[in-house]
Amino acid sequence: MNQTRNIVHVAIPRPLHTLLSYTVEEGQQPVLGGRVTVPLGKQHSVGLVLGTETQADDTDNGFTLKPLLAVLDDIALPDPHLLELLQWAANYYHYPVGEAIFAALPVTLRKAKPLTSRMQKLLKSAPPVGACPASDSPKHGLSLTPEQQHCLTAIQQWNAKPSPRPVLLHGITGSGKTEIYLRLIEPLLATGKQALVIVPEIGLTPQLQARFTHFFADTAIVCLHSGMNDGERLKAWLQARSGQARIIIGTRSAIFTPAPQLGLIIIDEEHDASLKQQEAFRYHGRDLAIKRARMLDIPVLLGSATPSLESLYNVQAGRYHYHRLDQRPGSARPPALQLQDTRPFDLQAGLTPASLQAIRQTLARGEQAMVFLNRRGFAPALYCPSCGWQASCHHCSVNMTWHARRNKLVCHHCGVEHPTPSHCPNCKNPQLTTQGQGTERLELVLQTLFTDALVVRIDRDSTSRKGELEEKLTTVRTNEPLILVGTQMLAKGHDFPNLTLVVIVDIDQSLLSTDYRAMERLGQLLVQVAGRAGRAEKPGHVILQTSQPEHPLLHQLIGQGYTAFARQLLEDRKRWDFPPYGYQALLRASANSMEKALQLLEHISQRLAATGQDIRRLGPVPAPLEKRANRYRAQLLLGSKQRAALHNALHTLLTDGVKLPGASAVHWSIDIDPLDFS
DNA sequence: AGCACGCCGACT
DNA sequence: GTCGGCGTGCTC
Repeated sequence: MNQTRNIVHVAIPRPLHTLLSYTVEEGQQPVLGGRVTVPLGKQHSVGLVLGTETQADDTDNGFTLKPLLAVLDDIALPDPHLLELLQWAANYYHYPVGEAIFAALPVTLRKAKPLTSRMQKLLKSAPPVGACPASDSPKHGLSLTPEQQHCLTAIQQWNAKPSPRPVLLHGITGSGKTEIYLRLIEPLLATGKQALVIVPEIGLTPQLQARFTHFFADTAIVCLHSGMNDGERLKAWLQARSGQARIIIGTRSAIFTPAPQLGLIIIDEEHDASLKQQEAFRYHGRDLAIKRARMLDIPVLLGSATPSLESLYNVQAGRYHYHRLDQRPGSARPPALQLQDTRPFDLQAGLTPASLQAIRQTLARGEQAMVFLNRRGFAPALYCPSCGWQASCHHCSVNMTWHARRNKLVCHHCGVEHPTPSHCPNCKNPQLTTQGQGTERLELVLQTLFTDALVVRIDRDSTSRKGELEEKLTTVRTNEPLILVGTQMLAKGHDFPNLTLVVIVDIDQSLLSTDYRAMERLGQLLVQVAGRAGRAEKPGHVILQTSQPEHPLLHQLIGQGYTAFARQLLEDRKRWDFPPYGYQALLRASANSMEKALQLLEHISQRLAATGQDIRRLGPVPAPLEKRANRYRAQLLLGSKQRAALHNALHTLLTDGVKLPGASAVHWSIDIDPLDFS
């Protein structure tokens, strides 16, 4: 007589691309999406149940199944749709499924420990039924402009369709995209739904959170970002899972927050590269949001002042719906942009006489000026004028940056620091010289030139102390005339009403970059930085300094705006079958010698060629940053017109039993849809 | 990732 | 003779 047994398929947080199977013992009741403890070799491990099966007792699986050691949960931790998304993502990004899933759980839940009764309570607290009390009280938001109202209505009508396609909201800086977000969420809450809002940086979360808590005064809002401790994260996560939390705001990893009543996903600053994780599980928060929305059949909104080429292409192709916001509320006008040729002039801290004059006039009018330079430290190079020696990092193939205040040489890639040498280590010359501009030098020179003015520097170095950034921002918001010096940190989100001049310095290396995405990023950065100027009644003015004022793409950006600029870039991408017209995967390898790294990739390259898939292989070549933290880095770029061809070839590579020689000495990884080529 | 297995150099 | 180096391979 045939006996049957129950078995479960379990994802383990180890680099395995398959699930492992175990038998279910008498009395055990594992649930899909719940955790279990399993034997693994001679150890134990936590695992998550992804499948169940009943099979004949004498089924030959090719190995003897071991029994589950324990069942930890009686309820799925990720809700069923999230579980499906996680599995899809692990497969799409060719990342071990168990590692992907457990990375998405709060740290506390990654361990083989049952939930405490307190956690159970949070998890199983019934979500509020029907309308919340927050729903018929008058809202404290600004009233919408006619343009905003029109846009909102159009998006709502679109989203009311069955299976709506994603909406791209292209709204210039200061046009009030957040107002649209708030009002799209508002009607959802009355029906018991949840909304998920993804923002690129932690820096933006408190501001946005404040705006939301003010508007939705009586609604449970939770935040999820890297600045929180494990306990806070767990609590927010459980509240989202129970349905109690109605609005979830977070950075990219928040796309993996369970939300059983999810009704809308919003991706703010959808073009932002920080939405893509750049290590380990290299997923893109925006792309997963679109996938998640489609799985659930709910609307998804992408917002940006400078949409990614991918999203604009999807609009062209009819895959996304497109809306614009072109006006700033009130009388605020978009700033005037002006190119400033640096070549004919003697520069002071990288600034032209005209830029200095503009700063002087701005201060004289009682207004604020900002100088944007995307490089911290005093100078990016310290060298010996007599023998040509340069301070470079021993662990990375880059120059070290000299920091004046700390009087140290710092490597911006591996973080190593050295005391400033008193003389050239090569020829003993005591007169070492710096070259190039950093924000520290800029601050110093500006303070020397404008003795009466307040100079405020905002970058990673000047805001490392807790609360220091907020302090500085408060100073700027007093609106007294001052000069603001800063990096990327200033590019987005912040609103400075009395800031009327922005000077952008030292963009030339982006114009010369070999990275095909560099120009897109530069355009986005310029528009975003320019958007800081002239937000209230006072018109803004932006000076863009460059040694290539005749650069056609810069002219297009300034003369015809971001959309025309993006269209031109898309043309170029099309010619080369680059994304979004083709698909890419980047294989990276690192080892203690360049040869080993290149060799492994060469081997992989041949194996991929042997799959017979239509794939273009570029490399392997040493990475632009050849050596980093003592490891030599190489890369192999794969491209194809067919996403499936790439996917199949990589799948074959990972599942074939054939071994990669020397693989143990080489770290290697797959980056699907790569953004970063360094 | 851990962890065990296995095959070659310097120690009691 | 064995202790231990880390290259290689497996985990139901």
